Amino acid sequence: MKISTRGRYALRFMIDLAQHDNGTYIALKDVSARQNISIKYLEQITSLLSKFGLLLSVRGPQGGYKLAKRPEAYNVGEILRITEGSLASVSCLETPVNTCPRKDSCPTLKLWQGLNKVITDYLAGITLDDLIHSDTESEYFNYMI
Amino acid sequence: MKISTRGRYALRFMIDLAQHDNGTYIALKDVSARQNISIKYLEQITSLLSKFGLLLSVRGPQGGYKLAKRPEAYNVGEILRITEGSLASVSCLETPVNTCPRKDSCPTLKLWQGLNKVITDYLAGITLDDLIHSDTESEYFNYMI
DNA sequence: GTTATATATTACTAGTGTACTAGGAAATAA
DNA sequence: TTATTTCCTAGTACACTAGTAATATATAAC
Repeated sequence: MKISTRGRYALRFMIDLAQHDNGTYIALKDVSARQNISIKYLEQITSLLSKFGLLLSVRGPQGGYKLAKRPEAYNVGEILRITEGSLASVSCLETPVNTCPRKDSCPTLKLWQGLNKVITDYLAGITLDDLIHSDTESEYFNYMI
Repeated sequence: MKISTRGRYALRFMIDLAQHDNGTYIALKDVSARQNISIKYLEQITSLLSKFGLLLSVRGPQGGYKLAKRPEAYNVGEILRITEGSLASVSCLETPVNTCPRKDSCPTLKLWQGLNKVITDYLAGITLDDLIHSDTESEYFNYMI
């Protein structure tokens, strides 16, 4: 029931990009140095985010990545879903159609569907911008205590 | 971000035990046959549940397991936490004290704490008895649509 | 007390997934 | 042309998951 490093690093990458945004493209080696994550590993993550349109990229000198949207236009769920593959807690809920032969008599199906919903709703309600300002008293984290 | 088979089988075992409760102890081989899970694998799971007091066990002929409490006195969270080891989405939140060196400046810590809370609250609010009656229109699953 | 039954405990194993590393190809600014 | 940077495809070591196996221990029934 863990978020993998891919998902966590993706969030750190997006936050770093947002915090160092100066309008130009930012090279992987700069983020790599700041976040202490290997360039090669970051490449795998950014290529995913790029393919799904969350990042803009340019190759060659002065190239790099920048956010495709404003930080408040990203929600954490979309970033994690792309890098984690899926956020479903059980595999039978990963595909649009549930192919489990026991699904019609499964006493725990509603439980997992509900768990899926609370996780998805929570992550959809927090934006990249919220993370950047999580040190301040943001209303988005008020439910915490 | 998946619940493992151990956790899922544990729920199926507890539900099976609750549904076939006749006051006596129920042998693993009976649950094994009904649920189509090997006795040896079930043993690992039941020994955990037994050790933490969720099950009562008796060895020898006419022995087996039975629930230590009424089905409505178990919540899904306690069953899963024992069999999964932890329900935390990130390892820094598994122990009472967060030992991550980056914790004071981590922009995603509140995110994970909040995720932890929605998951924990959700699972704590559903009982074993709710699962047994999940086919009926239980109020516990109303939020679903 | 012997026996059959059933849990308790420990160890082992095959398979899968995670977290990387490596090498080169393609694009592009200088 | 060259240095820089992303893009793409593999490969690999390690840990974890899901299970099997063997044996010890307890106990009800005879």
